[in-house]
Amino acid sequence: MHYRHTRQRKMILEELQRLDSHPTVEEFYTIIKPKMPGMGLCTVYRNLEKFSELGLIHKILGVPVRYEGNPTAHNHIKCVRCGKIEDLHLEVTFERNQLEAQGYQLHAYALEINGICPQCRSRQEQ
Amino acid sequence: MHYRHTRQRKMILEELQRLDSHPTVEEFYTIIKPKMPGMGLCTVYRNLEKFSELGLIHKILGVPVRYEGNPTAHNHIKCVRCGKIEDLHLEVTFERNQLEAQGYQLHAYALEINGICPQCRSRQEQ
DNA sequence: GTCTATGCAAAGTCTTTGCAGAACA
DNA sequence: TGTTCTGCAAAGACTTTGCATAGAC
Repeated sequence: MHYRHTRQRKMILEELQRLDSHPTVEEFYTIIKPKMPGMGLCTVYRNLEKFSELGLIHKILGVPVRYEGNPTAHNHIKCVRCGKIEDLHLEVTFERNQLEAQGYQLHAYALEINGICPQCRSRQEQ
Repeated sequence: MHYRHTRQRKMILEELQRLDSHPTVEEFYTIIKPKMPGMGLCTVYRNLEKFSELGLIHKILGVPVRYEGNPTAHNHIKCVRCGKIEDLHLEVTFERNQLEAQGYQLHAYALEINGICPQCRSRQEQ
């Protein structure tokens, strides 16, 4: 089981990391398809999944799933109206030790806040 | 658009709130089906979705989606091996004011920690 | 009596898989 | 050269929808 650097993988990873948005697989596919005609949607699915397993990108659960290029920016605010997700650069604190004492081995954590974004709020007021 | 109290709704809400697990819709359906034969899976889907919109229960995104009866217990730890989710009773702090100053209207928030649960860790060591 | 909810089946959306050929190491 | 990867199409998993009937208010 050896990892191979293909043209497709290079492009998918670079292009996702260039974005600062949180596209769905389909959205991302329409962005990169023109840059590599002939690439299949399933290749994008397969590789985004693989990259997230390798910790190179971050998978955001939901229907549909979204991905982001920055695997360390785990905190998000999601608008319940339009579904848009934005990164948050916040200090989040919780009792790590308590969990480790219970026998858990901690990996990543993510704070997801739901709310209504400024754009949807102003739209609402009209 | 008037909310109606049906036998099915009563049962679905009561039974979910009785559980302290985080079942998928299918898992939950197999639990409550025997208690109300004839009830359709789509009724369960429809009502769990509705209850979560009403804020009576909590929807946990993923594939498949999971629900929990306690809408206030938003912090979870999820085992990346077995997929099991457990509630966390933690104090989580972050800069609320900063977001509100940006124009966001905040609703619920959830901290999700990934890790490996004690059971999977001991299985791993064998 | 009116309008919403249910149950069934069918359709829909999103995602994964099998396989033959292509391409990396 | 030997694997792994790709692209296609088909299948699969999960969820939603249309419609006739049942049931709540």
